[in-house]
Amino acid sequence: MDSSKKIIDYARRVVPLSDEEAGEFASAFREVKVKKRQFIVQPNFIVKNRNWVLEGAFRAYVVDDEGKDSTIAFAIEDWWITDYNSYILQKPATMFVVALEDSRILELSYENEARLKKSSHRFETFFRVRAERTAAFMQQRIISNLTQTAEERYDQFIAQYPHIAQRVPQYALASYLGMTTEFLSRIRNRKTG
Amino acid sequence: MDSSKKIIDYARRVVPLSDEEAGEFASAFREVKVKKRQFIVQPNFIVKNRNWVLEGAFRAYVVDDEGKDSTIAFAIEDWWITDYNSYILQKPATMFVVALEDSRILELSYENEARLKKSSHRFETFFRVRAERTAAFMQQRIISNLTQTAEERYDQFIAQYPHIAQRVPQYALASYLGMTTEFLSRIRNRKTG
DNA sequence: CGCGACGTTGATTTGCCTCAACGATTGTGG
DNA sequence: CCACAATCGTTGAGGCAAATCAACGTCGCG
Repeated sequence: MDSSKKIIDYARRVVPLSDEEAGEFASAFREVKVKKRQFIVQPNFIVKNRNWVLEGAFRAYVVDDEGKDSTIAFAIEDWWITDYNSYILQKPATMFVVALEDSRILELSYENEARLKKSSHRFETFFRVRAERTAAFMQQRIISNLTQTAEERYDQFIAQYPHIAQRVPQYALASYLGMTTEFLSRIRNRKTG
Repeated sequence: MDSSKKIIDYARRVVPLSDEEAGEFASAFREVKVKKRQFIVQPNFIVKNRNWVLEGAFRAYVVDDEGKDSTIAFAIEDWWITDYNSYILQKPATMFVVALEDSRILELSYENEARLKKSSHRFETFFRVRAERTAAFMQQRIISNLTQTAEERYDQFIAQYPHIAQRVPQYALASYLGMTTEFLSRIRNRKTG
């Protein structure tokens, strides 16, 4: 199957895998179609899957008591998305994850992931590397939030992820960057003006 | 040695280890004394160690072009500290890590960590779990930065880490929470007033 | 004892938010 | 396939949370 080939290629960019291992790895995933506006994670439920995007785009966000919406993560092709805290610690989710476009994902269930990790040192390494890179990425974001102004964060995002900026609605980008959509609109205006 | 026993106990709270494995694990670390105000990480150098605090307290921070100081992490007994990005990706550091008190740490070098990870599935698991928890922790902080006001972040910190709040200078806590020391002072006043 | 680091307090400023109103798209049901 | 509603981005006016600037008291340390 074509999607198996893709996730295997992806995994082999992290760890070497024999054909047998590659088969075991790929068969732990399940392909699922997700329509635009459909949710794959909702608050209060324990998240069962980690999801790898084959095609499409997603947004993870939280909504606080006052109804304020904050985007925690985006994902497009080749990225993972889930409520990380809920999935890893197997406790109730606080986030929504919604499809921004008609999408296809590969789901990896918590149980299957646990089985993979147990079954081979190589798979364990794969998930270790993933977690390390996730943590490194998040640390960068924390630093950026602490040290930069709204406009600087916007500029940096555009420079780093121009393809994502074009693909997600502006209110989602604004709330990812920790500002209102009105303010992001003004920033963009300053540039062209 | 006493410090070996401590890190072994710590590791065993994450993964089961035979006595032999425990010995191998502990011998990858090196005990070092660090005086107050001494740096264990400085910008532009590639970070060689991950550090586990036996005794004392540390602060990791960045300084931007305008000289603004932002605290990225604290560590006291039983915690790890380093410039995570620099260590994991083996690229030049952007942070300082300084001792807030006379301290003792166990250093784990990048090479020794790599050797441990390679030598046994169990050790690999240990570091995988560490990385996962680090990422989960950081995600919480990102959410907190996006959704809470300065005062709410302060209240939450006091509730979660009262012992740390008492032990670090106020300017360090303020810059960890993303506010000025003047503003933190005013917040504390509001409480007692 | 004197100096420098730290915390406090007051006055002023500002980056960003809130509220409101209005076009432009997009989506949807008849 | 059109009409109407809903969603999305923009613009303006006004407001607030938190920063900045400045001055001062205090404490720990050399």
